[in-house]
Amino acid sequence: MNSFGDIIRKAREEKGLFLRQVAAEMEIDQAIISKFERGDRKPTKEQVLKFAKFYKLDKEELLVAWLSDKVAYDLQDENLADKVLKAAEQKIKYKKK
Amino acid sequence: MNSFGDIIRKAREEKGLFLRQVAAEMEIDQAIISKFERGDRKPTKEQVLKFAKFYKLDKEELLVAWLSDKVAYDLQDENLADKVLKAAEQKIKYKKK
DNA sequence: ATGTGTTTTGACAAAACTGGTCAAAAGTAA
DNA sequence: TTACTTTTGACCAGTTTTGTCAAAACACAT
Repeated sequence: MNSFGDIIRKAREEKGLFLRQVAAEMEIDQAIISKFERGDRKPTKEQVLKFAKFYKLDKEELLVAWLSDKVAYDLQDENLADKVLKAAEQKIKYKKK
Repeated sequence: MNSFGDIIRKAREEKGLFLRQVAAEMEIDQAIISKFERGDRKPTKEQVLKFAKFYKLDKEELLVAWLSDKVAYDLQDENLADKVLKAAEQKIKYKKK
């Protein structure tokens, strides 16, 4: 289960790019990209999509990685995680209709 | 699937209390409690526990309601919700060990 | 309709949190 | 050491969240 950071780091390394280069092309400070890759900071949705486009990654997959990072982070020190996820699932289902 | 607000409103009504009274005893502004009950505002974890104690509700149940409200809210306009929840589950499992 | 009480709403300020910038520190390899 | 990349942390600005308050809306008697 890859996190957003893992995915974009791998993508960058596969293309043999330096942070500096990605930063210049994407117009995002390299410090921030470094933090994204390490999971220190959460990107915005727009940034996620920007990365998907830049690295030509599957948009949906990257969004799922990013959102699930966030959810997992919110629940990280809750031993109620299972129950919460099930309850959330119900609530989302209900909202849809 | 009850939300946090539903639960504490029901608890208050069952005890026949007014917002004013709860607010005074809990030392939380009644406007805020009103908003909690209506789901307009999200309480902090400390407040959730305070409500559990005050109304003598099951702590865990109330936390689950509150956290799942939050998760459902974050994912409300994502049609990837299912995938996200599954991915989050994996990530949490992984973190635990 | 008026009066008495409750609940909801919205404006406001203070505090907390985010997101970005930059430069220095740390790491890597020659 | 030198030359380079990556990571860290301090700082600022802008946004979001939180709490306070009073007025508006609501309910329901009389």
